Amino acid sequence: MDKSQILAKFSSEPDRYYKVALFENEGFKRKSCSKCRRYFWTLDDSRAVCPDHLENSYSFIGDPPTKKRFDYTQAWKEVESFFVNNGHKSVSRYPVVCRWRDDLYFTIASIVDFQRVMGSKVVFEFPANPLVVPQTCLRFKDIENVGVTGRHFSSFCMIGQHSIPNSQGYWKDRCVELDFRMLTEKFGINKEEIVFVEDVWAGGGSFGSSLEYFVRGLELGNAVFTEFQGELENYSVLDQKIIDMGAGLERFAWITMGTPTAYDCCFGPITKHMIEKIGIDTDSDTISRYFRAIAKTLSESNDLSIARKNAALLAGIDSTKMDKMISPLEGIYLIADHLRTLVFAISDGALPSNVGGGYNLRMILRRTLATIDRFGWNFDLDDLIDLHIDYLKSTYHELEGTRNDVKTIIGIEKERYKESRIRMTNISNTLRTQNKKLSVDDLIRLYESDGITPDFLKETQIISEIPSTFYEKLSDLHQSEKAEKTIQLNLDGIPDTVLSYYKEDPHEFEAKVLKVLNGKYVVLDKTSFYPRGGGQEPDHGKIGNYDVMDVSKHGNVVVHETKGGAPQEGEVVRCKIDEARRYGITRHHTSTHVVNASARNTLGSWIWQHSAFKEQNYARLDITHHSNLTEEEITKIEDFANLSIRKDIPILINEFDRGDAEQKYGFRIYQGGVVPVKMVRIVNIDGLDVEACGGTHVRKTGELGLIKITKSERIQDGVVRLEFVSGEAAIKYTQSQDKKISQIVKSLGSSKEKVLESFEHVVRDGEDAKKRIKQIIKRTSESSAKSAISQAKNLGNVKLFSIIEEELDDEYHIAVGEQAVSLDKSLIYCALIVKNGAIRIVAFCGTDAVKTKKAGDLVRDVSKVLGGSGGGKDTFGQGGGKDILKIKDALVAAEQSILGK
RNA sequence: GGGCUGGUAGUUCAGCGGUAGAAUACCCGCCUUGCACGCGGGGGGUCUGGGGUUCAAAUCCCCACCAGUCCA
Repeated sequence: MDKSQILAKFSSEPDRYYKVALFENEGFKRKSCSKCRRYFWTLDDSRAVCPDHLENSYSFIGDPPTKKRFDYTQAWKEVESFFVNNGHKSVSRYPVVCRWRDDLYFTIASIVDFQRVMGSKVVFEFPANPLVVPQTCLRFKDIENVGVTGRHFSSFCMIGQHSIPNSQGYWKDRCVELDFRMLTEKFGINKEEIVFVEDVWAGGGSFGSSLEYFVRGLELGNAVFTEFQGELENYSVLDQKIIDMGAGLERFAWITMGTPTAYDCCFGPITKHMIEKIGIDTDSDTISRYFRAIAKTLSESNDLSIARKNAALLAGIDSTKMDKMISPLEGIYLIADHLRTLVFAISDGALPSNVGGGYNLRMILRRTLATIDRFGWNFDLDDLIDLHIDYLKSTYHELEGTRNDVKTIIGIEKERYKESRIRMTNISNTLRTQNKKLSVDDLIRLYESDGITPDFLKETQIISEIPSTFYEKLSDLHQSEKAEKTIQLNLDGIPDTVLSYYKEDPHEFEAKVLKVLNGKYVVLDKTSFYPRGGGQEPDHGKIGNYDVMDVSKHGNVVVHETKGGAPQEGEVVRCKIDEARRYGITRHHTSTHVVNASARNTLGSWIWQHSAFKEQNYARLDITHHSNLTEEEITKIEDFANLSIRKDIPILINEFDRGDAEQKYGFRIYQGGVVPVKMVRIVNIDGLDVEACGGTHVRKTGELGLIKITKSERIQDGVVRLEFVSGEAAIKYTQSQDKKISQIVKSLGSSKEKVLESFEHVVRDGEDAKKRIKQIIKRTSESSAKSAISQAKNLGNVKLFSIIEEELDDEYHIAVGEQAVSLDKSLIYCALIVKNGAIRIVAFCGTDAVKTKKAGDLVRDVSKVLGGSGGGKDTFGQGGGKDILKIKDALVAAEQSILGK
C-alpha cells in the first residue's frame, strides 16, 4: 500500500485523523510546510517550515532547550516515573533476540514485544494496559552511519508507550496529551519548541495515522495509531486498535544535555574513559560546530563521505583536525556503540557466527576490532564491557548475571578475528609472490570465500585499483528464491479432534471415524495418538486392523495415516497405540529437556535449544554453542544429566496464559521455538528447566534411568549437535558397545583389561614394519640393481631385464629399476607386478637404451597385451592391465617391442 | 536459511591424472666462540576419511568430517 496516498487522504480530513484535544485546548495551529507541503501543528506563529527544512536544526547542540540535564540512565527514570504516575505499568525490557517471532532475529521495535504471530495474523498481547517499556532494539541497516552522524546507533532504547483503547487504556487524545506534558513538565521544554508532524504508518495489512514530534529538527518520538485494515479504497476498523508510541531514549538524553553527539551522553563514562586513555584533543566548540554541520549536510547528501567533507568545510575544520580530532572520535563512538549492542545480544543468548543473525554480531565485533587496530589503540575489551554493564545495570539488572559470559564469548571471537587476520595476510603474501593479474572474478571469489576485501588488497598494494564492476557484479550474485511445499489436505468442515493424550491418555480406546481421505488418511472424533510435532516423532499402533504409520496435526485436526487400507467412515473402531514406542519417545523427550539444561549449566548461559528430534531409540538435540565440544565437556554434561536423574525430580505440567508464562518464567520457555497458541503448556522440571512444550513427558526424572551421549558434532558455526540415548535404549547401546569391544579383544587375542595396550602395540608394529621395508629397499637396491644387470639378456644394442613379480610391490621395482639404469645406460628394466588380481608394469630405460626404445612406448605396447593401457616419459613408464592370464605373452611382447617387431 | 573456498611434512604452502615437493622449523656436522648468519647432511607424509571412474588418483566425480568466508 502506498503510504503517500494514505497520507494525502488522512491530511485531507485533519479534523477526523489528526486533530486531538490537546491541539484545540492549547491553540495549536495547523500549517503546511512552505518547502515540502507537509502538514504540521505548532504553537509558534512565525514557523513556516516543517522540522526537516529547519534552518537552525540541531541548534540544541551546545544550547539545550530544556531546563534540566538528564543523561541516558536518568532520562529513563524521568520518563518511567512520568508514565507510572499517569497510570502506566512499567514493564521490563524483552530480550533483543526475538524468540517469539520466527520472522525476526532481533527485536527491532518496542511494539514487537507484544506481537504474536498466529497463522498469518499478528495479534497483540499486552501484559498490562497501558504500559511503558524501555526496549533495547537492534538495527543493522544504517551501520555505516554509526559513530559518524552523531545520532545513529546499532542498538538503542526505544521508549514504548502502548495502549489499547478500552476501559483501562486510552486513545489519541490522551496519548498526545501525555507526550506533550512529558516534554514540557518533565523536561522543561518550551511549548513553542514542540512540533507535531502529520504522518501515516502501514504494515502487515493494517494502517493508521501517526504524529511525529520534533524539537529543533530532532525527531524525539512517533505516536502511531493503528486503526484500520484492508485497502485504502475499502477498509474497515480493526477490532483491536493499538497505540504504538516509540521514542528514542538516546535522543531524549541528547536534547537535554546538548552534547555534540548523542553518544556523549548515552554511554556513561565509557567514551570519556577512552578519550582520556588515548589522549586526544577534544575542543568542544569545534566538535559541536562539526556535528551541527553534519546534521545539515547529511540531509543534503546520502553519501557519507561527501557529507563528512561538506561538514568539515561548513564547520571550518581542516583535514589535519579531521584526522586528529573527528576521526578518532568517530572510532570511539563506534566502539562504544558496537560493544553495547554485543553486551545486550550476547546476554540474551545470541552468538556471533557466520549464519543467521549471528553474522551481524560478528560483523560489528570485527568492525570494532578493526577500528582499534586501525588507530593502534590499546583498549582492554573486558574493561570496556565492565564499564558498559556497570552503567547499564541500574536500568537492566539482568546484565550483571551474564557479565562473564559476555567476556568469554567476545574473547573467543577476538581470537578468531586475529586468526583470520593472519590468514588474510598469508593469502595476500602468496598472491604477491605469484604476481598474477587478478580478474574481477578472482576478486569476488577472494571476497566471498576468504573475506578478503578489495580495499585490503589495495592497501597491501596487491592491486592498484578496485575495478568499477566489482560491486555491481557482487550484488548480481545474491538473488535467489526459495520454494516451499507442504501437502495440503482438504479438511474443511471437519470438527476439531478431541485430544485425549493431554488428558487421561488411554492407550486403548474406541473412536468414531469421521473422514477418510485418499484411502489412507483417517480422521477420528478423538484420539490418543500423539502427532508429529515439536521434534517428537508420532505414535504408531492400530486403528481397527490397520497399522498406523504416521500421525500429523493440521490445525486442530489430527490425521492418522494407515497402511493397507482404512476403516469405513462412520464406523466405530477400536484403537491401540504402540506402548513401547510411546514410552521410548517419551523418555527421550524428557531427556532432551534434561540434556539441554545440563549443557546450559555446564557450558554457559548462551546455550539454547536450536532444534531437537526424539524417537523411540534415540534423540538428538542441537544447541547454540561457539565451539566444538571437548570430551571433557561431553562427560560433564552427561554427569550433570545423570545426577539430575538420580535426584528423581518431579515434572510438573500446567497450562498458563502465554503472557503470564512469559512474565513468570521469562523467554527461556521458548526453547523449542514459537508457540502459536494463547494458552501454553509449561513443562517444569522443578528447579532444573522450564519450557513451553506440547510433548509427552515422564512423571519424574528417575524414570529415565540413564542418559548416554553417543555423539557430538558441530553442524554449523554456532550450533553443536548432541546425540544421546536414554532408558532402555541407553542400556542396549552400552551392551552393543561392549559386544564390539569383546570382538576386538578376540581378534587381537588380548584381554579386556589390556585391549588398549594391545591395540596400540599392533598399530605401532605396522608402522615400524613399513619404515623397515623402506630402509631395506634403500640399502639393497644397489645390489639388486647389479644382479638385475648381470641377469639381463642382450637384445641387439640394448640389454633387457624383465621379471614377473608376485611378492614385492611396484615401489620396490621403481627404486631398483632407477638404480639399475643409472649404473648401466644400455639397460631396459621391465617389471610386471601382480597386484590385487591385476598387473602393473614399471619400465625404465637407460639413457643409451632410449635411442632404441622409449620406456613410455614400451609400456604402451606391453599393457595393450594385458588389456589395459599406460604411458610415460622416455626413461620411465608405468601402465598395467587386468588380463592376468596373458602375463607370459606380455613378456614376449616386451622383447618384440624392443626388437621393433 | 542460501552460497562459495580450502584440507598435502611440526608450520606456511606449491603440485592438480603418471617415481609426493619447496621454504621454514627440527636433528647432526662444519664455519663462526655466543645472537637471528653461511655451508653440508639427515629425520619427518595411509596427500582429512569413505566410496566411484582409471592400467594408474593427492590430482577427476560423489558422500561425510573439519576449518574459513560472503549474503539475506
